[in-house]
Amino acid sequence: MIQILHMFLQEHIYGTMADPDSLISQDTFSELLAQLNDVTENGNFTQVNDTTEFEFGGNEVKTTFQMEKYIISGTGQEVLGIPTSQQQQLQQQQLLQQQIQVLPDSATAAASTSPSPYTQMIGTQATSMPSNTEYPGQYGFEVCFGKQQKETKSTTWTYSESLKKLFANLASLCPIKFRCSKSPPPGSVIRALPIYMQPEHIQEPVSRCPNHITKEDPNRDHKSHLIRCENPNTVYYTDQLTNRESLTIPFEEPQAGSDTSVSLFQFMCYSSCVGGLNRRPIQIIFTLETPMGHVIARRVCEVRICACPGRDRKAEEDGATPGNKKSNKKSKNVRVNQVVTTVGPPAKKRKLEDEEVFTLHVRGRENYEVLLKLRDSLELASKVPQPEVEKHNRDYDEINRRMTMNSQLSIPSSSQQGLSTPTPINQVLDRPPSLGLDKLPSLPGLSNLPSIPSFGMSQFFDQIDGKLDAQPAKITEDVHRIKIEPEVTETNEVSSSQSPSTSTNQQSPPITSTQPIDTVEMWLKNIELPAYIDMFKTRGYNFMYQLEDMQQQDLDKLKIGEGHRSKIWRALVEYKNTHDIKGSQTQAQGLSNSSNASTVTIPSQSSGYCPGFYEVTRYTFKHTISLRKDEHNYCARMEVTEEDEQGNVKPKGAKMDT
Amino acid sequence: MIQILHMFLQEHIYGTMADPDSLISQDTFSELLAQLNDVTENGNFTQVNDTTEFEFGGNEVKTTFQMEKYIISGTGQEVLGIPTSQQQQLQQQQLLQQQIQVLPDSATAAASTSPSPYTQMIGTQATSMPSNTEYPGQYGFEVCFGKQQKETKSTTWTYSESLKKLFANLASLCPIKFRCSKSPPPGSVIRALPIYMQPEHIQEPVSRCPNHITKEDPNRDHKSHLIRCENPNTVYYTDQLTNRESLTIPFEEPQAGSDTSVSLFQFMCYSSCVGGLNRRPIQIIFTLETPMGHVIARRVCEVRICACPGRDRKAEEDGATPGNKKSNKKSKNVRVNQVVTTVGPPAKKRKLEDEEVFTLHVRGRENYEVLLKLRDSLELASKVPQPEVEKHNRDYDEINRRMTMNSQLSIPSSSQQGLSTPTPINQVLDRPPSLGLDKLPSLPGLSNLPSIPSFGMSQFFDQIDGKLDAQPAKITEDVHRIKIEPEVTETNEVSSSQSPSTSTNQQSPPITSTQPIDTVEMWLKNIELPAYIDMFKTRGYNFMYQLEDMQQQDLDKLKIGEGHRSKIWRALVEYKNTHDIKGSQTQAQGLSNSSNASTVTIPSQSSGYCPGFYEVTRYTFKHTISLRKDEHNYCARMEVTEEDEQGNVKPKGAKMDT
DNA sequence: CAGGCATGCCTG
DNA sequence: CAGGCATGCCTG
Ligand SMILES: [Zn+2]
Ligand SMILES: [Zn+2]
Repeated sequence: MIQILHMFLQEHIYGTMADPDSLISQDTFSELLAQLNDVTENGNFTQVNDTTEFEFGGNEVKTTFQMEKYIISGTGQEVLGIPTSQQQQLQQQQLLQQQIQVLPDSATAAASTSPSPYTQMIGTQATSMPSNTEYPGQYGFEVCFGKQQKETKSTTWTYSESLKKLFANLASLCPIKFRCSKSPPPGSVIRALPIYMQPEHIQEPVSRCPNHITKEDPNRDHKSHLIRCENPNTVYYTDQLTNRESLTIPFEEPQAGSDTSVSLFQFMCYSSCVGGLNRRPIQIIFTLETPMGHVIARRVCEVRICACPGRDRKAEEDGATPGNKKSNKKSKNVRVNQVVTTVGPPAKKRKLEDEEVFTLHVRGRENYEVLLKLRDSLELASKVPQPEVEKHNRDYDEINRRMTMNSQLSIPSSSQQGLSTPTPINQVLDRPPSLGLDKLPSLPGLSNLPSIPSFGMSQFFDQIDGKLDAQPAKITEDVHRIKIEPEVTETNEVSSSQSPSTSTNQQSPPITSTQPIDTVEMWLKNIELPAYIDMFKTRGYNFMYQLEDMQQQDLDKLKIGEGHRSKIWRALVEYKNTHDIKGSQTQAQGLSNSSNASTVTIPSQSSGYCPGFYEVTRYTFKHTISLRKDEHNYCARMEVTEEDEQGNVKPKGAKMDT
Repeated sequence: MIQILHMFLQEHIYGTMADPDSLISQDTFSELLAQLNDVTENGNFTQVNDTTEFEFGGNEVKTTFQMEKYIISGTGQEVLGIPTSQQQQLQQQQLLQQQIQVLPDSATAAASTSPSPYTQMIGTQATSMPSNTEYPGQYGFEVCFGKQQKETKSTTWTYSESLKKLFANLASLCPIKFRCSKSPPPGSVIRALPIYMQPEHIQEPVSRCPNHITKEDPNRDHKSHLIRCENPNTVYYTDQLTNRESLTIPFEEPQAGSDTSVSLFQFMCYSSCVGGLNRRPIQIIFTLETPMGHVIARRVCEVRICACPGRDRKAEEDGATPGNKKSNKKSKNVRVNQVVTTVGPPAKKRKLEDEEVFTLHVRGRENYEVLLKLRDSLELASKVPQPEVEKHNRDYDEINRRMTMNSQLSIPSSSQQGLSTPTPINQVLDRPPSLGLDKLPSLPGLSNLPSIPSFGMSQFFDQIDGKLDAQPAKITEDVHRIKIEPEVTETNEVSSSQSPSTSTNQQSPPITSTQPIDTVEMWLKNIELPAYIDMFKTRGYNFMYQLEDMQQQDLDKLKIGEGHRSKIWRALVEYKNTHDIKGSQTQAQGLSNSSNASTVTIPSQSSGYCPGFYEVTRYTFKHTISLRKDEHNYCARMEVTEEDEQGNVKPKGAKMDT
């Protein structure tokens, strides 16, 4: 974790925040850490070997230092087990995940024997958070909406220019116009992908609610897709890795006399659908992509699917201007959206409502996008309601408890240090940092609120006698000082076979068959339907575990005749019943069969070794603080702090700027 | 249909309405007919051979006379194919269906070669409409609710004595108390079954919504059950025929010092759950049953599952008294409930709100219950919103269209009569009847509402020059005059084998296997798991088509080891894929294998003969009238009409009694 | 936990 | 289709 942070800081924060006016504050720093937590929750690792945990502080302020070990894969590609010949199609499928190429060298690193597995984790995070940055690109890609017919309360759809938001009725046909100032490469497509706008949900794929899926015509394809398009060339995608559902339509040059080409879109759930969108605002990300799957432009549009688009549009437009409660809530979304659209040289900004805005200059689009996303996440994360935060914490406590149960301390120094003075933290935090929590300013209208207790934080950092220079450069150096070595308790040298069909002499997991059938190829041969091997491979299904979540309707989408299809389905049901394909042993086994690594030496603690996989020790620095919401709001703001100048933490409420 | 009506009238209306003050009015009469429509929508028949239809009237008033032919089974038991040795368990499972033993001789009739198949249809109707009549029985069974802890808006549950309605929060633990004034037979159980109160939904089983089912812990049993009980001896049931879900708990004598025994119930969906209850009010029917499954007492309680029980209770209690719109709606439910609870010698009643109440004396509980149900249905049917009615009609038009497509007129007289003077109706309706629609009284507060057009009705009955004596005795005689003979176009003499395993020499439907596997027994032998034959039989699964809707979780409930269970499941999936077990041929074949009928001569029009099945011609007299809601409310009331005295129809609005 | 919003849907 | 209810849920 710290190493992730290190790389993160090195690559982005250090590299982009050289402007001394734009120092990252400690609270933002700690929020960065919290953000990265999510990496492990959607990551690629298959095994947790070890966990240890330190905990400091009391009820209100709690800091944990936790170390976990995972087996993760070297690259995303290898986790999927897709050979390089499939790369192109993979690009098509994974384009959503390449949008933040945080560390473009991760692919090469994976081929070496000592790659940095953390790079992948960041890649994974990018995977679950598609970029929503507006980016007209060199072809001047634009999305626009015509004037709707009527402005009644229950019009089928209406677009608010001021809100940059589309309001549409359930399943209504909504004409969306596309245009490029310059013709994109022939064969370019427009992809429409829905995402949740709120950071606490952004990683969750957007799908229809069970009610609507269940009641959908069973013969229909893509029942679970929220977005549909009437365009006859629409292609529906479901990302195998993230389960995100999207569609593409060909980019078409406007007809003669028109400057846009129009397609009719439908949204198949209400934004309020319980068990689905559940009142969470969504955006549609329209990406213009080359035939090879490269994103060359991106446009974003918030969408609300509701029963009364006219009414709700009016309410939001009205509510955004008056200074009442409603506006508070509404303006959040609006601001998020506006923020996303401020691409290009950012101009100096003045106050927006009661929040002062600072300017951050960023060099390079790539870094800019990363920071943009993080900025949004930081700001929005503060809006997570307290119960949600507490649940998150409880979940973590539970996870920690479980993981600690079957593990011992495995970092050499830690067990000696005991709970009070953990060396790694001590090394990183050379200076008592301000997490921004001890100097909570009282906002204008909030000064009468009870202030949070501040015990714990300063004491804690005093206690470990650390010192953290808020200069990013310094942080990086400090981080460099602790080089985390994955602990090696056992070394296995294995040779994986190149062909899946010759992998019988490997140590098999205890499954019923004498010859383990891990690959789709073997399985299809086994059920005497080898003719479909290519079809499965083309879709990226190489290993049986990839079929684990395949449903009958997924199978129906393949162009297989009824008889064979049902045979395949039955065989799959049988396979699932007899194989625990979720088991890490089987999965690792299956994966190892296709990795191109020939002979690697990898550290391993359990018997579950596998080439192409690397053991990783994750260090989690978790700082949990119970805050009242209003204060939380404020703390999470990305602001310039001054504790570096002053050398110590200001008392809370001392620094105010509004 | 007319014969059904005949029997209905003979058995119940005639038998119980001898009091000349309690004549059935023509609108009630026609509503009776409409009610019986439902028989065919959930019935047991497997084949429709023939349909013909007459239609009269214009847009607002439409009368259709439709004749359809079905193959239905002689008895419900035989449709299920359950041998008599299973009777006892069947009773347990079907107790919900026996509550209206309209014609208790139907079981014996089935054994003869010329049973009246119509009896079964009424039985079927009872199946889908469990009785909700309060019936303390000889043991004085009572259900009651303690005082809830608090009366706040969001209290977990609250019971309104005035509304006789329980308001409960989702999944809250709701203590329900049971008591008997006299100890019931040892081993008696209390069953809780939810039903929709509205007649248009009463036949739909009450289950949880897809959202809640989907999000339920996958390891949990009975995910789809709306009602749960914390009682450790709770047994959950899903009726194989109706899919109704219920549970039973043992009846327990109160602990010392207490006069009731308490169990904690939970309701697992909101009454408002989309895709589930969907804002439809429900009742819980508590039946006290002997160990043999005989219902010996019944109590009914309306339940509303909502987020704010306190608020909603208050709103309903308040809304029930003032005379505003709200009260109009609320009072319906209240009235329905109160109506149901008026068991015992009915006392003369005066006005209830703005509706006059008449008294009907009924001899015998059985008849009383039938009439009670019909009365409720009649009154409630009027509350079906107009779009629903229109949809119903459209559905029927579609059904009729489909059925007419592959059929010719088969009733001898009908094709000669043409569309204007259908003989059967003419014979039944010897006298111009008043359907109560031409003499709509204007209710006190409604006199300023536009009155419905009355054209069509009187003219129609004048035209056919009929004459209907409102004396039930006379009706019965009239009905007797038309004896409907099922048309015999072909006669097949078949002999069914006694044992399913020796049925190989029968003419097989075109299924893939050379030896058709229709019975669970054969199938289990075939997949080499004959050990489970008894287990399946015990649960009433005798034929493969009965397993058609079995899901993996159903299978999981059987006490079968993991290995065998998954083998059975896979085999079942395979079976379903290779057999069209829904096909009537297969089903009929499967059924015929177990019927005890030896050699019967049955009329048949298609090749789908089968012993134990009888061809039935159904005559549907459907009279559709478009009404404004307020008037509709009134029309459907069971009232005493006087047109028999006056000899013709009164002009609308001429008769008013408030 | 009371007040009140949010939002699908019903009514006229 | 506008007005307004119904009802889960959010806010203070
Ligand atoms: Zn939905
Ligand atoms: Zn539900």
